[in-house]
Amino acid sequence: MADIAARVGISRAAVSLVLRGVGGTSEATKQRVLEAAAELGYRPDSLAAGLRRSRSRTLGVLFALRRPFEVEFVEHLYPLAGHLGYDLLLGPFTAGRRQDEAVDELLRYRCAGLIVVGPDLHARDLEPLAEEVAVVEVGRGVTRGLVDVIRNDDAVGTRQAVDHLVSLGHRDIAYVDGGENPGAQERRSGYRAAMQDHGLAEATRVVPGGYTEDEGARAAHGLLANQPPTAVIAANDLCAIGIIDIALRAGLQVPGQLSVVGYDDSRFGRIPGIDLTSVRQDIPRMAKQALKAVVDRLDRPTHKPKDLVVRPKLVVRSTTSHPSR
Amino acid sequence: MADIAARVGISRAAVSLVLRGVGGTSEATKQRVLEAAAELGYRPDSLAAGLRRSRSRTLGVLFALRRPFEVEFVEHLYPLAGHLGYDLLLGPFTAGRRQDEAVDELLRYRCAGLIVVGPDLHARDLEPLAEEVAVVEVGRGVTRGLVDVIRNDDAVGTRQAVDHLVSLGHRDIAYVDGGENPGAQERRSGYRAAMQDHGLAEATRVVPGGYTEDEGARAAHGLLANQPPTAVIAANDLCAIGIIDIALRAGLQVPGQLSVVGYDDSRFGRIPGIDLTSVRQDIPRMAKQALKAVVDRLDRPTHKPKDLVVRPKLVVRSTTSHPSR
DNA sequence: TTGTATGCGTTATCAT
DNA sequence: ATGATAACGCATACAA
Repeated sequence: MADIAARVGISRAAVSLVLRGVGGTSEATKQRVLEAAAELGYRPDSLAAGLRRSRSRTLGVLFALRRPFEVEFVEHLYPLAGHLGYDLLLGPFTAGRRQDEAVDELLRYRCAGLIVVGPDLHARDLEPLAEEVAVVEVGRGVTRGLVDVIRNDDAVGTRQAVDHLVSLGHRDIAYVDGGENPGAQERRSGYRAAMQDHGLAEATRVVPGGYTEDEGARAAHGLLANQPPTAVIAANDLCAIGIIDIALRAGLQVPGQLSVVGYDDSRFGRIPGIDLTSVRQDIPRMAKQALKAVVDRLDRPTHKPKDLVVRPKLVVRSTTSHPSR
Repeated sequence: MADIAARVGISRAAVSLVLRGVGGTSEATKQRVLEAAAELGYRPDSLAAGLRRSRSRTLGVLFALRRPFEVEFVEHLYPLAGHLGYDLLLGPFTAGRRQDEAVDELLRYRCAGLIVVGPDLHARDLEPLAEEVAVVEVGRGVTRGLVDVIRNDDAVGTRQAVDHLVSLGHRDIAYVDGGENPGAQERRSGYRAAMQDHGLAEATRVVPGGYTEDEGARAAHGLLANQPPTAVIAANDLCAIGIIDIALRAGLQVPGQLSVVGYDDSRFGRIPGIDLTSVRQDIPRMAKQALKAVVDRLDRPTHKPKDLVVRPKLVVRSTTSHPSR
């Protein structure tokens, strides 16, 4: 930047004004600065800029690199953040990287806010963070401290799945659970409540599973071994895919002999050969709201935390049909 | 940091020495500094640190968030980079984010080096970058300028697939192509050459496809419509999964009536119900070498670029068997 | 072993 | 409308 100033013959401050696009400069110098910048191949230094205004224009994103929903969420975040003038700093947690390490790194880079997409972190870990930075949690609804929450109404989602299957004539509807994963608890209780409301409390069956294909496949083995249900709702899409694979291998027709519903409507469910009936979370809307929540909190740090619940929507495809019996 | 210095009653420089773990301080002050740091909840400021030593300890990673191979590669990068004392700055490109935007952002954060995992970028775009930062390219082998290259021997991979199928008795082996994707060209020519070497030039059949399940599924439709082959090699795992789905839906048994080989040995191929025979790229090794290459180049910026080729390995699972006829 | 002084590239404050 | 100057938090060279 000093180079540009020297070349044009003005102060560095003036150059800064032009480059930031704030007013206060004459049109003539503005043009000359822009020209010089292009010629010199100038590239702004986000480090220095962030250092100066202690409140950096960077948002940290915590998520699991392996969960399709979270990845899709992040994808939607990018254009929105860019539009608001924020950079995104990704803090993925994976097998080789603990979550607190990820948080630590983001904080070292002085993120202004934190978007926690995969809240495996317990509320008690998140709460103290909220005093340093703006924190918004996506998925799990533990409103405590100053943490904003954007979440999908998981219970309604599985209820929609049950309603759909019941309307097709199913009664023997099993549920493959998601264990401790984000949202899994609510999905399970939504299933339970819906079954009860339909007078199917007796037919309620919850099988331990998970959010991965592996766990879905394992659950399917047990489920199909004796007295297989006519329909199964999976904790998420990957789990559903694992179930379908096992079912097909076992010679069961899907949906002829077994209807399957997933959750998330992720890209894997949309594979033509799978074409999974699934509960869709409104990711674009949630991403937008999450961003809005962080930015709002940056403006008013002590504002009352919001808890926004977004309604999911069942997308019927070709893994569900009338039961054969 | 100033707070710690004030509290302990020494200079900020001394605190810096302790915190960085370089010698030059007495054990007594060291303890007192560490204590004070913990009490005050001190967190180093990577921005400021990076600004000071212009050569930041940050490596940028360019990759496609949707390609399993690249994501797995990134996962392996984390523990290795951490061990070398580098932070990773992720520059994913997705639907809502062009590649040059991603590059630009990484450069604005003054990354010391760039690891380009998904080299969709053309060599002519990469080359000028290499004069500013250390660049290592993973996947595509276009050694030009000062760009180091770590790549898998794609041609050998598809050759291994062909060899395997031929040894099982297959002769009618088709190939579903990966188009313009990284490595696709080499995989295709490896297939072609291997077929020729086995005297199967006549049976060579390349069908346009891609790196996604969708493209695999579309290719399968055309492929299975008339005169289906007894075996098919897919450009990558996702593509293979798309093919398998269509084949199963069409009533074909896999591998009974159609053997399928994928590429990458990604987690989707390892789904129990899929259990895909696939060509494995040695990701841990490649990740290690890529990191080594960047670090080496940071030490000797003008050193002759290296071009390291890693040998892949066929992993035989249950989607390949003897042909039925 | 410890402290002092200076600079990294930018932005914000104040004065012109 | 524009410019000089200080400050952001840390690392480094050098002096003590």
